[in-house]
Amino acid sequence: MPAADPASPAAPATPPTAREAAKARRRVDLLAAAARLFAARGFDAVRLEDIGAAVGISGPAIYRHFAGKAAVLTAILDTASQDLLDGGLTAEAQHAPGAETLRALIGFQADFALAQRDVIRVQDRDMSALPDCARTAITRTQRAYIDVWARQLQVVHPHEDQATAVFRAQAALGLLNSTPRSVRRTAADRAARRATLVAMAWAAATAPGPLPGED
Amino acid sequence: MPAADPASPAAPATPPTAREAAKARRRVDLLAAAARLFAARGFDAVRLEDIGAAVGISGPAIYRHFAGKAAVLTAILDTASQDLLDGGLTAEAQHAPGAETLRALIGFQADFALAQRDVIRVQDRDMSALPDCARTAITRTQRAYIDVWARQLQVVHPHEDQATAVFRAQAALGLLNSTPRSVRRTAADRAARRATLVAMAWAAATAPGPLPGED
DNA sequence: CCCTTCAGTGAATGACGACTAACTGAACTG
DNA sequence: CAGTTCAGTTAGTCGTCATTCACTGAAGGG
Repeated sequence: MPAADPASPAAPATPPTAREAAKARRRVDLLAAAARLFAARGFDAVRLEDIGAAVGISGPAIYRHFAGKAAVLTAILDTASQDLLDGGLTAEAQHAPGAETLRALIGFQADFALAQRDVIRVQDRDMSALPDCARTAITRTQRAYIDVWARQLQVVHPHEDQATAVFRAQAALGLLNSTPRSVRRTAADRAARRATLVAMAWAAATAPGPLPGED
Repeated sequence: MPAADPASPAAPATPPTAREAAKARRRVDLLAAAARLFAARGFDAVRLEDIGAAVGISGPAIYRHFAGKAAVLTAILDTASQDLLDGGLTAEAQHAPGAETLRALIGFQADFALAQRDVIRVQDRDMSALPDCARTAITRTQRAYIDVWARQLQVVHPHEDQATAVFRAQAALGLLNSTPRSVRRTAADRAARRATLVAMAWAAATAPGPLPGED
């Protein structure tokens, strides 16, 4: 086996022993349960025991999978920020700069927000509970993702400066990320919601800058 | 004014003793300091002692002003949700239904979000730390505010149902409330940001529903 | 000036919850 | 099969707060 990469979810050559498979499954379950609980109650209000109970083990067993409570949060947000950045870079690579890529970004973020309500919630709620070093890294990744948006927004609004593009990006993401608060977990009409979200985000992202005589 | 309303910030007939004035000032300071700390670190991560220190008293002295830590949070969010609802109802009363009121709501929320970053942040982060009874009441008030938005959005989009209007309202508020994350506390260009925010929110709120053949 | 009220203080008290220790038994390995 | 590894378990330990107590001294009121 070449250079074992502990963070990489890529399947190693031979899916090894049953024990390892069980462990991987448990890890995934723990992260999902933790994300749900953190989203519902906030990081500090969730006990390790709660997370354990949610997957049928109890409390300190989590130390067999993570270095501590903070490490669970770190894993969740690390994955999320990386997935978002990857998606953003892919969108950028596969579409023409400007409107086309912007549309892809909006669709991607809408899908992510609808599929991963919990993670989105945790991401914009519990960043401050991360240990400093992890927070720095994750913030950097988030910033890189926002910069992808800002780049495309600057193509669409060539007269606006970069700070404004970043501001627009943040506002558009705020709109798209509002779903954790408004879409029921089991909503059957998710497709309709997605379409509305995309339409609104597109309108906001492409809205002309404020007209001088507007107010 | 008749019937002394303890929650009302209206000045009573005669601004009484110096001690009472000092107490009122301290209460305001405490709420502001608490809001700032809660916004920065989250309710659970802030110690009563931190809040006290921020206004120059220490720890348990806060019990002279509030029944406990939860009561501080309750006061902050009670005031905020009530102020928002009041502003919304006022906008509705002073403008023609539909586009005109919607524009007023957007302006009002933009101003609120820019002026009260901390409170906005606490509101969409720490609701779950409220005691149940307070949370119920505050949620109700927030819901009433959203309904004001939804009413106006239904005038603008007569073909959409109420659930969609509420969804749109939440998305627009998500956009406007993104400012705590993106506008520096001391930003000199706040006016420009406000204008961009209003333009984007207006575009999002009035964007036509998704076209069937769009995707 | 005497008595009451009350914001504040510093020292307990009590929970609660992350993390550690010692042990158990099943799954691997050779 | 003997020996090791390792997910899990239960019973501590240790810190960290919210909250309470007993006091203190200044302000208000007669």
